Amino acid sequence: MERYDFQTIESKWQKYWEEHECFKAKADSGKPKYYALVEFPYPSGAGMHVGHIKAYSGLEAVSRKRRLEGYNVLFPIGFDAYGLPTENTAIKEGIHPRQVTDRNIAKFTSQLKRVGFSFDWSRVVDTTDENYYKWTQWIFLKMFEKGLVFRDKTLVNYCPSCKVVLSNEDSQGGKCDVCHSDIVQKTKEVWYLRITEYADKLLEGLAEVDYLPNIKAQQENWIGRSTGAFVNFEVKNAGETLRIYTTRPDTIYGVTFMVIAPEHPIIEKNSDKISNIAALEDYKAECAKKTEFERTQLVKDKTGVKIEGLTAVNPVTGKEIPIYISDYVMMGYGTGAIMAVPAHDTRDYDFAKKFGIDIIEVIKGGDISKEAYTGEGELVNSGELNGIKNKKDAIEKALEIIAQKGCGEKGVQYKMKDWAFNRQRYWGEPIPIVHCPECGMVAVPYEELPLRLPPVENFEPGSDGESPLAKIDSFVNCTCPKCGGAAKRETDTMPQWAGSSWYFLRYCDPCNSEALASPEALKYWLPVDWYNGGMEHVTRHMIYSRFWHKFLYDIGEVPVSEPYAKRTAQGLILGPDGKKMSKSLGNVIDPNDVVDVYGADVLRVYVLFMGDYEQAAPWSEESVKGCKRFLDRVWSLQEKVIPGDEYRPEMVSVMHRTVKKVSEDIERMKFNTAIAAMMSLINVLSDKGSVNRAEYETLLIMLSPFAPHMTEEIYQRISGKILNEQSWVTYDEALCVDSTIEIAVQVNGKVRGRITIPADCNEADAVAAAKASDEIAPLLEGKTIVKEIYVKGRIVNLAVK
RNA sequence: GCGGGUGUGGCGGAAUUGGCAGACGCGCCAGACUUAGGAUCUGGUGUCCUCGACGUGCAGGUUCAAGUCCUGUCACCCGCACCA
Repeated sequence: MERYDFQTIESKWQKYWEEHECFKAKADSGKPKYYALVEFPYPSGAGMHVGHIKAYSGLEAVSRKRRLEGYNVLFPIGFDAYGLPTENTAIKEGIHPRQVTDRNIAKFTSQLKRVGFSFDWSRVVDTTDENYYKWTQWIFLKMFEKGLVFRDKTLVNYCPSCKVVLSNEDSQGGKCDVCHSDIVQKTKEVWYLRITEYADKLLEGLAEVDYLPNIKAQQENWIGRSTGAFVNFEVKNAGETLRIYTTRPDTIYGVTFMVIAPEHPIIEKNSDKISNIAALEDYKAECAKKTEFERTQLVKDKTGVKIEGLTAVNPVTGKEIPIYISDYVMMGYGTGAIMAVPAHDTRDYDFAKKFGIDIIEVIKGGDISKEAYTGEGELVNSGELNGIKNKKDAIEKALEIIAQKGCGEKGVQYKMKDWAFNRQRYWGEPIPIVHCPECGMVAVPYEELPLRLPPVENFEPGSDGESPLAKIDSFVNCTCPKCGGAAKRETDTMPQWAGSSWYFLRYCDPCNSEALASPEALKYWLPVDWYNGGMEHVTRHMIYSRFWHKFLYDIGEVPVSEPYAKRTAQGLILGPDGKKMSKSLGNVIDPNDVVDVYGADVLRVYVLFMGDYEQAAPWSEESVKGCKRFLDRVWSLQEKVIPGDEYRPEMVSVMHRTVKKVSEDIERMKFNTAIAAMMSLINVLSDKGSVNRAEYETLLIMLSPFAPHMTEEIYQRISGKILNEQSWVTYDEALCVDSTIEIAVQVNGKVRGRITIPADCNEADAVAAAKASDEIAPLLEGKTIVKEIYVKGRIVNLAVK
C-alpha cells in the first residue's frame, strides 16, 4: 500500500477541524465543562521551541481524550506579548514593537497550527491588545482603590553609562548586559502591589488545591512564613527603643550584642549622640556600592562597624550591650534589626568571633568554643527558662516572660516581599495614574480606559532611569481628573507579569467590552480544571496570578477563590548533548525541522514518549525515528484488517488491559508508558498477522490524542466515520486478565521455575502445583518446607531447609 | 546553608507501590528481501566463566522476598539564599 503522506494528510485534517469548528468551546452545550490551561507563550522572534511542543502536548492529549469522553472542553491559547526582547528588536530594526509583536504572533500561530493542537482559535488573547490591557489597567485601578497599590523607595540596579534601570537578569555579575560597565545601586521611588497582605490567604489556599507536592513546597517556601516574636530593646540615652524580630525568643539570655542594617533610620535620627557617625556613613556607602554578586559571593566574611555612643538594654536580663551595623542584616526583612545570639546562630557567631564579642551558651548540646550550636537542648544560663529541654516549650515560656515585661509580642514574618510593579520601558501597559500637584496620585477614570500607549517615533529608553514615555510631552501633560488643574501622567509601565496574571479569566469570555469577562462565563468555566506549565513559573507567575485572582474574588468579580484546581509541570527537553538547549551551545532543536522531515504526529508522540513527562530528558534524533516506525506500523496495519465487530477471543484481555493502561496513564501524565502499551499492542497484532476492525478502531481512538492526523485518516478509511465524533473507549476490569496465568515459583527467594494456574487459583492449589512442577520437585527432595507463601496472581515462594 | 528532585544495561527510560529487575523505544549483533540499504521484515542483546553466580550510586539493616521500607553515606541537577 502507499506510504503515509503526512504532508497531505496532516493539512487535510487540520483544515477539516478548522472548518467544522471541532475544538470550539461552546458555553451552552449542556455537557459537563472541562477547562485545560497551558501557559501562553511569549512570542519571541526565534519562533517556537521544542519545549513549547512538549508543554502543550500533555494537556492536548488530555483535552482530546476529554472531548471523546463527552466534555465541553475549553483548551485556549494566547500570547503574553509585552516585554523587553520585542522592544529591543524593534529598536534594532527601527520599527514599532507593535509590528514586531504582530509578526511574531503570526509566526507562532502558523507553527502551532501546523502541529495540529486542538486549541480554540476563536478565543485567542493578546496581552498587548487594547481590549485586553484595558482590563489589566482596570484591575490595577481596583487595587489602587482598595489601597493595595503604593509608592516607596527602593534600591534598583542602575547602569550609569546607559542611564537605565536594569532588572536583575540584565545585570548578572554586577555588569550591565549592554555596555558591561559596573552597575550601581540607586534609590528610586517605584510602584508596589501589597501582595504581602495576601500572604496568609495564598498559603491557606494551598490546602484546597491539587498541585504536585513539590510545587506546593516551592510556593510555601517562597511565601516563607515564620513565627516568632517582636521584642523592643531600650536604647540608652536615646530615649527610644530598637525593635527586633526573632524566631528564637528562647535564646534571649544569650544576647550579647545587636545588629542593625546599615540603612536603619535610628542612625540618622540619633546622629548627634553617635561619636563615629562618619565611619558609619562610610560603611553604609560601601555597602550601597556592593553589587548583588559581591553580597552573595562574600557571604562568609562578616563586616560591620560598632555604633559608638548608643547601647541597648536587654529587656529581660537588664544587661547593657553594644549595637553594630552590618550588611548581613537587611532592611527588607523583619525590622531591619536583630538581637544577636552568637552561641546559637552561625552568622552571629562569625560576627562575634571577628569583633571579639562575648559568646554565652544558653542551650546545652554543642561546643561553642568551636562553632555555633543550632540544635535543641536543655536551656542554661537563662533564669526562669533554665532546665526546659523542649524547644517549643522554651519558646512558649519566653514569649510569656516577654509579654509580662511588656517589651514585645508574638509576631509573624514572610520572606515574600511586596511586588515591585513597574518597568521604565515603552512596551508595557501604561500605569493609569495621574500625578497632580494639588490632589496627589489620582486614578485615571474607568471610562477613560484603556489608557493607550502613545504612538511615538522614538521609544528608546529614557535617561536617568526614566521611562521613554517621560519624553513625550503630549502623553505626560494632562489635566487632573479630580480638580481639573494641570497634572502629569505616570510614565512607568507595568511589568511583564501583569498581563499573565489574569489571562485565564479572559479566555472565558475574550471579546467582552463591558467586563473582564461576564459573570455567567466565569461561573461556568472556573476554576481551571488542570493547569500545566514550566517549573520556573510555579513561584512568581503562579503566586502573582493567585494573588490577583484572590483580590478579584474579594471584590466579587470572580466566583471561586482559587483559580487553578490542579497544577502540574513538565520537565525540560535537553539538547542531544544532555545540556540545556541554548543558542550559544548550538544544541537547539527547531520543531519545524522535525515536522518537515517526520510530520507533526511523530513530533507529538516523541515529545511524550521520550521520558517521564515531569522529568528532563535529552533529545535523540534516533528515538524520533523509532516513533516514526511505530506510526508507520500503525498505518500499514490497514493491509491486515479483517472483519469483526468484537474483539477476537484471544485478543479480549490484551485489548481491555491496554485500554485501561492508556486511559489511566493519560490521567497520571505517564504518557510514555501509555504509548509503550500501544507499541506492545502493535507487536501483538503484528505477531498475529491480522487485526480485526473492532480492535483497530479501539487502537486508533486510544492513539488519537497523540497522533490525531493519522488516526483520523485511517479511521475514516476503515469505517467511513469521523474519529473526532466517536467516544473514548472503555474497558472492563474483569476482562483484563486471562483465565489462566503463568507465575514464577521461588525457592528461598530465588526463581527456580514457573507454573500455569487458573487466575483465581487458591493458595493450597497454587502451592501444590508449585511443589509438583518438574522444575521444583527435585529441589525439595530431602528438604523441609518451613514456609509457603502465595501472592495471588504473582508468585509462589517456598522457604526450605 | 535551606527547600525540592534524581542516581537502574551502551543510551532514553519501565517496574501494578514489598512479589519474576530491565516493559517500551533507541543503539548494537546476526539473518531475510534487495543492484544497493542510512528502507522494511525476522531473531538475538544486563554482566561474568562452563554447570549458576552476580547485578538498581555506596555501606549496613528489616523480610520468605527489597530498585521499592529503615539507618548511615556519596554524587549530580533545579530553586531560594546572610530571612534573624
